[in-house]
Amino acid sequence: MKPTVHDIARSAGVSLATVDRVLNGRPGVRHVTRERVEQAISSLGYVRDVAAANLAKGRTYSFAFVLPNYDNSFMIGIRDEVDAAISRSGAERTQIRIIEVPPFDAPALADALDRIAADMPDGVAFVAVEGDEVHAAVGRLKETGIAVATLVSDLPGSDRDHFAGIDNHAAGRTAANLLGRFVGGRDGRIAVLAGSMLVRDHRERLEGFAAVMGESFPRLSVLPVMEARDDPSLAADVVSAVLQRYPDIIGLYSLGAGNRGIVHAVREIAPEVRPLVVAHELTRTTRAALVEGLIDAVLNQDAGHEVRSAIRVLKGKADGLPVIAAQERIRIDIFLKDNMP
Amino acid sequence: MKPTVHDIARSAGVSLATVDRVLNGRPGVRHVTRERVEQAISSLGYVRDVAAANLAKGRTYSFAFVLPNYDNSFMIGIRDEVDAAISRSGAERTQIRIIEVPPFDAPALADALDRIAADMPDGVAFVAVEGDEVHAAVGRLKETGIAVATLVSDLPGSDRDHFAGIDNHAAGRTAANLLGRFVGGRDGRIAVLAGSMLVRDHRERLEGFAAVMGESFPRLSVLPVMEARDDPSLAADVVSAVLQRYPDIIGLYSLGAGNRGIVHAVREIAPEVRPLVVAHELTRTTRAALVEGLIDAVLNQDAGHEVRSAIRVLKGKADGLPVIAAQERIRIDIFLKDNMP
DNA sequence: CAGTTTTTGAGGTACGTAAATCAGAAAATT
DNA sequence: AATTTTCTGATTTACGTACCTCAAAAACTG
Repeated sequence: MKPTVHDIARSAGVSLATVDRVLNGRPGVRHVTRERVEQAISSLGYVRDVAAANLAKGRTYSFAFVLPNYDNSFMIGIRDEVDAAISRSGAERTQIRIIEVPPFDAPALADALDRIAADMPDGVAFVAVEGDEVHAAVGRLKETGIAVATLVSDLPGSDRDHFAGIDNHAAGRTAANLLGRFVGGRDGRIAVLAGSMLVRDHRERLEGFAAVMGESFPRLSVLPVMEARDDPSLAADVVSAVLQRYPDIIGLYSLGAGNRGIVHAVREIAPEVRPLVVAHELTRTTRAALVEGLIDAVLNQDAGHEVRSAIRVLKGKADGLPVIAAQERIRIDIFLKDNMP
Repeated sequence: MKPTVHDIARSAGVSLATVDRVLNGRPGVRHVTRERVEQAISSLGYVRDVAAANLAKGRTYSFAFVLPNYDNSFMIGIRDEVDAAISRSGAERTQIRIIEVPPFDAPALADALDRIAADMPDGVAFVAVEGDEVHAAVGRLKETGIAVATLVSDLPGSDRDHFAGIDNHAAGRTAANLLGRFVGGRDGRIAVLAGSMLVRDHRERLEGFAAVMGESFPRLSVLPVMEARDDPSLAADVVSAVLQRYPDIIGLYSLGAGNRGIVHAVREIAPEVRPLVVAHELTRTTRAALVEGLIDAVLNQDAGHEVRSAIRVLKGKADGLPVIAAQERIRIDIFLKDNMP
């Protein structure tokens, strides 16, 4: 039978109240007594029944998620996952609200964070945009004792507790590895399309991609990166133009959003001369394109995992617990048309 | 505030006991009253507090995991994950024991299942071996009212409730897709190494692999499958021999275990003429080989996911709940050297 | 209508922990 | 030695649900 606090009290020869004081770090226990209780805890192998503890505590965690209000499929997916978490909030003793901010707007983000701080939630998760204002706002949140996690895009060097997202450098390397191998031994050009070089995750992906291309695939020449602000129609134009200009493009890496436009542009090309395409995020568009053969591989970060990880970490931080890094690592999933979920 | 049973009782104008009867499907409630209560439940949006319910029930689920007692890394991984689940058993109200059986031995497996049935656990998970005895034993388990799940290797056509494992057909297709693309436009032979064609998962992987090779890569000719009984030293010999015999082998698909032997054999080949290698299961061996460049891609099924899924399903089945298919689908992970976890 | 059966109410105990109060014991201080 | 301070014990209530008993009311039966 699983030991309970009563068993510990009996085994340590103390009262329930003292065990409680030790377990919950309350004052008023002599050092020797505390040790005796801890000894009993470890020798009996006691583990707190979290369900019962939560029930008794009746504690609820209040969190805020700050998300950019633009509508690419991936962000919609993130929002859906946060909504799903909200709908589970009863069972998980959380109270989560979503705050929308304009995308790529550091002052607006910093503003939102400051307004949230006034409400004194237990934790905040946000999609980072780089900017000194944001760093400062994060600092203020932390000073107020609020747990802070970045989501999808990180803000290194700030006081944030955790980043719930993928290693974008590794993602870029993976993309290069895949694309380089897929083109076989052929020579040719590789085009790269990003959303914006002002966003950290896109920059890091590009770095990783360029590094592996240089190391492992010297026969492929990577064209200067094009930016399409994650806009499908702009992306379509840009891709069409570059494919026309350089007929020897044999590979395309789309490291941002706006894949609908890319698929559209690629479909226009005759199948024999179509470039190989590696893109990010498994959405309805990329999924269909994989099946149709217009995209060859998709790298994905699981929005559900990211959101749940962020919540877990914020909860833990609110209780002063450390992050279990291995558990919170978000994987870079590779999907081909045959292993789609 | 989240509504409780008390709120429902008040809102429906009935007593707590009646609400309890409705909630837990106990008899002794008039149809009209039951409807009134259900109406209150849905209008208040009541959801049962699972933690409190479990606490009150004090129910524990007893499960048995039947695993083959041979020591390839993947099976060790599965066993570790079951051990991990055992160590969590306090918090998860489960009581799990592991039963070891000789591998590839249908009568022994059937025997073990029958012995387990005598103990009347709530559920059984096992790595299937094909055989009429096993089908029959599963039938007996189900008749006794025990939930049954297959793990890693399935037993279609039996009465099992669930299969916790990957779609091996899709895994084979994915492997072919990767390998076919990696070799570029070159012609050549592809060698395939399996553990045993008597095991269902290996057979299915081969089918999927051969199908895609035929459809999409007609310039590659797939050699007859070799069997090495998941034995590293045997695998090393077999691979060395076939590579010697057919110098134009440009790709190798290892769809079983024993990768240590394959890595060993491939290391002997001069780097310029090494075949591309796709293998299964991310282990210490395959991980190191990926880094070293001896293996080019690894397909993986996450042992932790599989074990946890099996437990979730067995719990649900023990309570008569349906399986949420989307939640229990085990993904086929692809790892290159750059996206390893 | 009385008698029987079914339905309902009221109340309690239990699960394992948290958190509080209050009294008493032990230790430290004066 | 007296006083204050610091510990500790004993006990109680609460969290939300499950499950039990017993009595009372309501609904049927003939």
